[in-house]
Amino acid sequence: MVTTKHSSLPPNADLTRADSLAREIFSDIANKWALLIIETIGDNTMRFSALRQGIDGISHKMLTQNLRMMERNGLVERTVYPTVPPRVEYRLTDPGRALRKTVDGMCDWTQRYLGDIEASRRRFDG
Amino acid sequence: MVTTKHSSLPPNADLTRADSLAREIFSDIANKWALLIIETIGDNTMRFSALRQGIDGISHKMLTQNLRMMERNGLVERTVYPTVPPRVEYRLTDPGRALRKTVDGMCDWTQRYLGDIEASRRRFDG
DNA sequence: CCGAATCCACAACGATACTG
DNA sequence: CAGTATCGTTGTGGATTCGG
Repeated sequence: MVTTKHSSLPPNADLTRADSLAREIFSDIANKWALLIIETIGDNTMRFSALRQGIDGISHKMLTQNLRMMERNGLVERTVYPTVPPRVEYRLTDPGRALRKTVDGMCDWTQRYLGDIEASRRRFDG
Repeated sequence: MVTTKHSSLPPNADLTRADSLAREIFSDIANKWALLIIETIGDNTMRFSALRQGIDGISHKMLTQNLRMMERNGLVERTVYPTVPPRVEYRLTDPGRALRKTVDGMCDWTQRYLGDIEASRRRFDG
């Protein structure tokens, strides 16, 4: 799905395949850790440990897991410097930077509507 | 967090509170079901059953749960018509429509980079 | 320092049944 | 039709450990 327009019938095999792929990708990135990682890397080149420091509450496991996923999807580029101890740096790829723009929009939205949301919550909870 | 710029030290109690609230909201909406619901409602006014039909793979429970959360945060407006059987309609609020714009961006992004991502995956998996 | 694997606690989720 | 509650299962995610 993900596409805004409704699929025209009858279903075409190729379209449904592209659709399910789109859904898969969408499910991959529509999770808070992935989006926070994108925001945190931003224009920087960051080490694993720096990312872990920069993203409050993320566990070692979640960070590696999401970074792998994002590398697989071509959102981040992973550079290993074979020193000892090893040094691994992450930066956004071109698609990653493009996605970042929309994530920035979500962050702006959060800031913009913070007050409204807080008020709405109070109304709802009361 | 969520804010792009780094917090300046020393930490201010109000800022950290706003920050943790932002994180909470961000965590609420940065999930695939919420985003898919927003996309599916779009400019329409939709009944619960229509939403369920329109969002492939969502369960009754997940749909209600997310709709409640979104109503609480003021993203959707819920209208109950006390007929029998009951009729409940959902539509996006103003903040909801604003958020929708950025979600649209994510969907566009997915379509735009579908091929690149597929290629990246093949490279990674091989 | 970074990553993978193991263990397991607990939350998320689907299915089902019941209410207005 | 829409919503809530309960239950059983799955699976997510944290803690820990080991390896390069």
